Amino acid sequence: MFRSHTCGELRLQNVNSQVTLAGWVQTVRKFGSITFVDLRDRYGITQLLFGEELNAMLDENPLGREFVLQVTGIVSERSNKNKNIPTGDIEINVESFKILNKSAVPPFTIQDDTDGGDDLRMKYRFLDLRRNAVKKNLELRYAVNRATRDYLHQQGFMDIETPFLIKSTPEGARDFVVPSRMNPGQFYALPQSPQTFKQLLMVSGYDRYYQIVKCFRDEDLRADRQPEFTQIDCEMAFVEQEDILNMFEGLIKYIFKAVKNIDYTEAVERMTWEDAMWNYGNDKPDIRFDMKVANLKSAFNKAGSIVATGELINGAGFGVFDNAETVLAIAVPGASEYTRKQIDELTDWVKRPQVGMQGMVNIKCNADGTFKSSVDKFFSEDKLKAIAAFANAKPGDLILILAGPEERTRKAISDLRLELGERLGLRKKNEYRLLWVLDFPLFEYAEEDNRWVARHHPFTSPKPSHIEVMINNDPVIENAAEYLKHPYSNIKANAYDMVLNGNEIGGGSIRIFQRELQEKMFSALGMSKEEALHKFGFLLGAFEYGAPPHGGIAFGFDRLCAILGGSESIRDFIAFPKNNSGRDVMLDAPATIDDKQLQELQIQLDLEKKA
RNA sequence: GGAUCGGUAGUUCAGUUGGUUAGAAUGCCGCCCUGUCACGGCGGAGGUCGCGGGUUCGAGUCCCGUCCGGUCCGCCA
Repeated sequence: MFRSHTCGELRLQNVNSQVTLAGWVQTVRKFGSITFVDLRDRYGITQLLFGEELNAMLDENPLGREFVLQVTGIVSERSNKNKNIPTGDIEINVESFKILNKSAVPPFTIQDDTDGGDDLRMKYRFLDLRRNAVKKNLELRYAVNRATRDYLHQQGFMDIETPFLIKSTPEGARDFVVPSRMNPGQFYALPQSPQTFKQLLMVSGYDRYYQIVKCFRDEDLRADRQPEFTQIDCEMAFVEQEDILNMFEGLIKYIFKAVKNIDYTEAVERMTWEDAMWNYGNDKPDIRFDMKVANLKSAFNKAGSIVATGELINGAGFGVFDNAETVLAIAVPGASEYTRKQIDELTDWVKRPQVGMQGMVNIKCNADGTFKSSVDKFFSEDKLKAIAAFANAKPGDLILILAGPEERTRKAISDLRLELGERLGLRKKNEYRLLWVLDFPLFEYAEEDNRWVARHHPFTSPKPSHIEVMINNDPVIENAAEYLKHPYSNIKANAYDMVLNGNEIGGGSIRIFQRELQEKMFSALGMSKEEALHKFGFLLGAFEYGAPPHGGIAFGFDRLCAILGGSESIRDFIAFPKNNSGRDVMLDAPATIDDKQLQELQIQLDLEKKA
């Protein structure tokens, strides 16, 4: 063995024992005839003391940062203790040492607050991984992994691996494809998720399946998106939606306890998709704070019908409101004292191209009960009061109003709500609020093809009460402009998303398990019978052999880890992540391959010339 | 595919209306230092200012193109 102990475990009780440590040189502090060296490994840092005799040998064999060093010496109590590290009471009085390997000077400092930029750290990821900050993230990831397996194992789930070389599917994200040498001209696809396999496992009777598994999607990336990412993928047979919700809020609560020691005892809140959209402008609302969105053009009542509230704002001669498709407001608590400068800054914020609003109207609800608005000219005090009441504003609040096209305005007010929540400190880091969003629409309208696409995926079952509507209506959209009037617009799915602090951490559905309904679904999505058979014949076939009712869910493992670790970026929680362009800058992948490899695959390149 | 911000020492950054020899911090190298732990002191080395072109007496600075990176929109069932 190269060592008797790790660099994190020696304490005062070990004083006077002889130990051997091995690790990396973190820092060297030289004082003429003595030298201190901090030796680091995965478990911690231990200070080494090179006394006068050893110090002379150091002059002949100088140490540099990140040298790999083995030392033998006596554990001694320090005269000057360091309270900042667990081993700070002791040091090793070195008797002998051996440089196991030298190191080039690293391109950035291996410290918690490194001086390296993202790009450089990715290129030298093996060095970045030595840093405590990154190591802690990977440890947290492993803790979440372990807790997940513990819980699911206790609940009788079985981890079953599914293949990575599978068949390309028409719906959903773009597939990564892999050419087959033995089948020239044919390609595998990497799975976007093990969706159909887990359903087949249900047909096979493995009624509780799970996998912590890589998934691949060839789409453009973001800070929180990777081309390959990990899901906690689960499926259960003989369950209804309620069973799934209970089982998997149990999982998340178990993870909270195991990883963060948080007792999440309260019930997980539930909200329909429609309520989420109406009240938060967003299908994954952050419910840590209120600030609900008020719709000044039309309002929603619980009976499900839309009632006009246009009288609040219409006809005042303010064209911006009169002509807008949608007018949405939020009441910002305690912000009535915002200065002109602060409001202008917020206005600029919503006018940024990413948000894309033309402007922003404000109403100050002063503490004394009076109102002051940027549109005083058009609205009387009484009208402002009525708007304030409708927007649930209290004296001292600031109402912000955005007007414009439905979708963009809704997204903008939602973004503005989150931004203000952030600025007002309402999105507390250590507060966790779980939410189920339920009753998603089954279909979405795809303008470019004038057809329906599955909002979740094509295997999602409609609500039982909506199955008739789906079967008895022709999916063809005669009048594209009025697609909302098509019966399919109102079909709700047996689908659910789990939302944590405004992040979608998981989603799933009860699946279709009857061949006829699945065929109807494929045809509703514009797939011909032949195409459906070609792409999904195996699944339709399986449904003929006693498929049980089943459903499942998948959690975004990377994102869940990032949220629990208090980070925005999932890259920090992946040992070897890719950059924004999908490149591995350490390997420099993807890369060209040899002509010989191409010949074996019988593939010829026909690259577009760059202008 | 689009928008936007950035690229200057090993690293993180500053660099004025375009004007002398492009700076700081940190890291690195050398010397000094027996209690440091962000050690300290003194000294030193280190730059194709991403690349190409243009404007100008003169470009790190202005213009055009291009490459690379960040963020966002589209996209991501």
